[in-house]
Amino acid sequence: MITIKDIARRAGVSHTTVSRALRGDARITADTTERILQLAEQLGYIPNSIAQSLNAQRTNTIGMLVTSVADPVVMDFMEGAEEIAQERGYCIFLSTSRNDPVREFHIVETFQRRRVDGVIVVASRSGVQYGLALDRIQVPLVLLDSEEIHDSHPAVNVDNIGGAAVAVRHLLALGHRQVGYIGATDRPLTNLKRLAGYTETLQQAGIPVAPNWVINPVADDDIQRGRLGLEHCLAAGVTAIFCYNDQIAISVLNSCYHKGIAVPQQLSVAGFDDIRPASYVNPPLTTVRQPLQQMGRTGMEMVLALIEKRTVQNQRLDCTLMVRASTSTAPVR
Amino acid sequence: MITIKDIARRAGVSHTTVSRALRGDARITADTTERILQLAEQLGYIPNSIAQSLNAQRTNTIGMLVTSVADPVVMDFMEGAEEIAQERGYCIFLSTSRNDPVREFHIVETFQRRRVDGVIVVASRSGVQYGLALDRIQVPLVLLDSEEIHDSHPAVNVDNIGGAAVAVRHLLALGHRQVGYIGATDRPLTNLKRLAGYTETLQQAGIPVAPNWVINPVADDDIQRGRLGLEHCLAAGVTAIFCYNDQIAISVLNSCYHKGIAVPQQLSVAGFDDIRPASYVNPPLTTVRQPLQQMGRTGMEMVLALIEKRTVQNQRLDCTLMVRASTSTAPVR
DNA sequence: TTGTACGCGTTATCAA
DNA sequence: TTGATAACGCGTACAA
Repeated sequence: MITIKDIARRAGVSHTTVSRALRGDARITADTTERILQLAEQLGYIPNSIAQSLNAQRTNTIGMLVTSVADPVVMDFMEGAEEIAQERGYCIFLSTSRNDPVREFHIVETFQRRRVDGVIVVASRSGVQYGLALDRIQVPLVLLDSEEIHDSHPAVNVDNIGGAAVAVRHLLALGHRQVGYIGATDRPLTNLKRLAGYTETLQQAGIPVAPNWVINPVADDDIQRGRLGLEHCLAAGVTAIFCYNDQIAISVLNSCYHKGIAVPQQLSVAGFDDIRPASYVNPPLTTVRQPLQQMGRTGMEMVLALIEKRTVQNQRLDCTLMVRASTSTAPVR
Repeated sequence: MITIKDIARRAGVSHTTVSRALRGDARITADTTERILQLAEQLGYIPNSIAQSLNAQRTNTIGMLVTSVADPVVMDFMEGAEEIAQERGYCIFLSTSRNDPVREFHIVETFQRRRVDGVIVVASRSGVQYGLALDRIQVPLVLLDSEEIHDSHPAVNVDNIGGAAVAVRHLLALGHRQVGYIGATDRPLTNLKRLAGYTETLQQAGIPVAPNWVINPVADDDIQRGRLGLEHCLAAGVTAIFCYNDQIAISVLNSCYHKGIAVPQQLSVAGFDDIRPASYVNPPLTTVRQPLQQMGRTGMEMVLALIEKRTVQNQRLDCTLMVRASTSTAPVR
């Protein structure tokens, strides 16, 4: 691969002159600049940003650590983050932890070796489960939709309590008085918040939450959680179910379909996230929309701000209710 | 950030010794090695792989260029590719072209500046539309599910003709004699192959394809294509529709739902890809499964092979039919 | 306006 | 067993 020295030799100048000419330094004659540019083009010169990085002590690189790429929520985060990164001339290192804290730690270490300018950690739950592995990091780090006990790093989150509340208020407004909640235990803190929004809203409406309305199924994935949760809720006699997320809600819809339960006529179902499939399942899912792409953009903007030594504030974005066809007025008893 | 020289100074040795000790060189005394390792740990030393890369003339980095992250097909490609990369100690630079050939060219250029060891281009169609921008690249490049006129680069693809054929044979076996095809014009070559598989299969069964059975809707996205395509096919009087991909098929399912057309009782619908939502829409979609993650893994393995100067062969992977609930016996007329 | 010399952090070669 | 030195490709302070 050809370097500025090669060009310098061909042009009969020093590599310094070439370096300057290539970057349009005004001190170099228009003549020699022109000659050098042509030579560079001719030889197919491609600047070596590794060398530039070593020199400049920055790589224009962001490490993005996600639990899984094949998660519809993560997907939109990435879309948003990548958009901003590309705009600002940064490249993204993508790596997946598969929810393994050991792997997560290892990846952050790798990012640091590669001297990324900043890191975004998406949907991590290891802070709450395994302590503060991320605390020893020496570059700007932003948590995106992650669970942390301390405010050790700037974070972007949504208003989970408010989001849950608006969904439950919607169900109340439709006349439901027995409302179930299907939770997920793999994101304990977020689950607690959505549960809190659910509980508070019902209580404010003068409805005490019956213990058997709430279920946190013990299961490996959301499909299972939906199935198990539905069984439980049906036994509890609810007329509507608010689910921790869309994947669970969609699983509930499917189970209903197979059991011959008409949604929303016999049972209303609401989710959380507004992942893309939510709008094209049958019936289309009423859900709480997180501004996923916006969160990705905001997260990226925050790391970039930190890199530029600007101070940032934690961001808590608002959710909006998307009313679709999976919820309707409560059946008369 | 602390370097081997810092450690050397503290330890009273040369930086060379530190470098060796850190990498377990047998020539260094166990004593000093131990001392240096401790010092490194103490000071929080993190090796600088930028410097290592500059020296070694390789970065252990793969550039992955995709059209969009928020595409369920691409998502699985990435999942597979990332898995292999991580196994082999490579990091992935992720960048999106948004189907813009200019951007695509720019990104490949950026990858080369960053001295990636190899590049994977996913789902590109620019080869066929805009000539050979990728031909000037100076590092190993593998095309994954992309459309190229020439065999300028090693490629991983599926058997599109065979896949389409197996889907149509399935519909024929169910007794359908009027089968429609809804295509997509944004992937012209792939579309042609799937169309070919469809046409050949029908002809082999002695069924001439009526011109109005086939429609390539002029639209911006697959949702539109599904809607428009369905209208056309209904007018043509088909009893089953084979769609270019799952997104279109799912859109068809939705339109049917809204129009009160019972699937599969009145109309059978089949797709291509087997993206994740395919199994949880209602009714679950019969479709041709591409081994997406496997393709991602294979693509990554191919670049790595090229990097190691091994020769590789184009890969054409097989598809399998996933029979679900969106297809059944043809209605009696 | 151009060139010399040095530094970025690491590894490799050669000498001691 | 250890160290001095050069090299990777580039940018920059200083000198000419």
